Amino acid sequence: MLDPKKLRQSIDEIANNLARRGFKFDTKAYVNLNDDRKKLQIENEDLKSKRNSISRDIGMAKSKGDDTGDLMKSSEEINTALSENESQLNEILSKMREIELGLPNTLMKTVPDGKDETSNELIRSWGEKTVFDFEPKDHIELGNNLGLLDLDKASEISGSRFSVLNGKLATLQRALIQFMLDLHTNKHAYEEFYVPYIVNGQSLVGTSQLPKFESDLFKIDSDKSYYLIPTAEVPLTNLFGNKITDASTLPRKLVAHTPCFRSEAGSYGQDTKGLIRQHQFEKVELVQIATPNGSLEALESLTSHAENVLKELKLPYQVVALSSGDIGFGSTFTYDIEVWLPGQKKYREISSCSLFGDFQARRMKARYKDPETGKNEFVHTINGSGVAAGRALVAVVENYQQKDGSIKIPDALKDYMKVDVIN
RNA sequence: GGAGAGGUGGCAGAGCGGUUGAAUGCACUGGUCUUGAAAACCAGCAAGGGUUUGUAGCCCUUCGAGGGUUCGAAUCCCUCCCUCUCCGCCA
Repeated sequence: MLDPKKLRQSIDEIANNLARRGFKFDTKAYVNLNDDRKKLQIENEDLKSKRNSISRDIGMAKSKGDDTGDLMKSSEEINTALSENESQLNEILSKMREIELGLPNTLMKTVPDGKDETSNELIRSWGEKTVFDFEPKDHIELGNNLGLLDLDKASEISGSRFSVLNGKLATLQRALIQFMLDLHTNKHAYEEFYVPYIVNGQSLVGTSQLPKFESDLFKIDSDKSYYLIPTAEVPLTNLFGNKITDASTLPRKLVAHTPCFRSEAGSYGQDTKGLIRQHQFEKVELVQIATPNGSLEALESLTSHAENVLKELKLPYQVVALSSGDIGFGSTFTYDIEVWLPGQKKYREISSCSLFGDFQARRMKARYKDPETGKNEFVHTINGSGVAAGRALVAVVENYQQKDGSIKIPDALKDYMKVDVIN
């Protein structure tokens, strides 16, 4: 959510910024609502103030044994006016809130302008695209040939976009997760968390998946409004919601492995085959909670931590800054890390590292006390995959394949796998 | 699933339906004292919002959430959520 004060003071500036995303903000409608709100609210508080003072007078009169009939009468008149006022005011407030929750975050100046992903800006690349002296296969063919991947059975058991891994391929995914968690906790000083995989709607409003993107989520059919998490970002970030965090503990660095569940509505036809786009996938998620001054640095460090996973695995990748047309709703700046996939002969997203500024914090009331001013301020939130385990599995399988269809194990995973090759 | 207890400020913990935004203690901040520290003593110390040039003043809201009763609700009633204890079941 954007700062409502800024929204009022510099609405045109904000509208122009949001226009870079291609978002049309009907500022006139909002300004009109706010004008009405102002009028009604002043009237509302004025009425309440009068009623409060009359009630106080009644209290005093009663203690003296005086007659209170007239006072009560005028108080009742105020109440009649008040209830009319309140129904109008509440209607306006809820309209305004609906608009405010639907406004995306403003973009940093450094976000490259553009309509879509073709305008993303290449920041850096690492490693050379893997060279083969044979025609490399994709992970589906490799997995099938090894008898370790069964997408047909998965779709029979559940439906499309699910997978069954077995044997050493299942172990490889577990090894990747274990390796990533160890790297982040031991070398990058993150604290590991185990968190719920099911969250309530309020938490999703906090991290800004709701109310706008409900169709991307799996909702659980029960009397409570429960959802499967689309990313561990939701429970991890909400750990800081509705409380005032001690400033001396910032920045906080959190990591968790969780499965992630996404409905992938609207992605029909994209990545329909294989493990790239699944309804359920494993991910190691990095979250940092920082002060406003520290948040840019936090984004850079978090991104480098995600990159280190790929460096250790010796997987070639590039880092791009998402353009104004490709960046997510709540993000003010995003780096995508894209890993080289020989099977597709493309770089594909394996991590997305975003700075949200106070956008999420404001929604979930995640605050800290600024020791300088003594005032409560919103924290800044940063998160990124470190990295998506399902896609890392694809990357390892495709980049480490050998002519005979076997898969070499990256050095970094050998201790976890206990074997040097999958065949 | 059955029975009971409870949700109040950063924490602990009071609170007859009427100047209670809320006693008290701890924590915190400032001061006095001290060579310094501790102790003691004094003072301050919730948040959000509106108005405003204003970190001044004034006003509104907030005692788990939402409704209701009332001129007036932290206090009474209803619904929901959560926590705790005991019993049952269970990975």
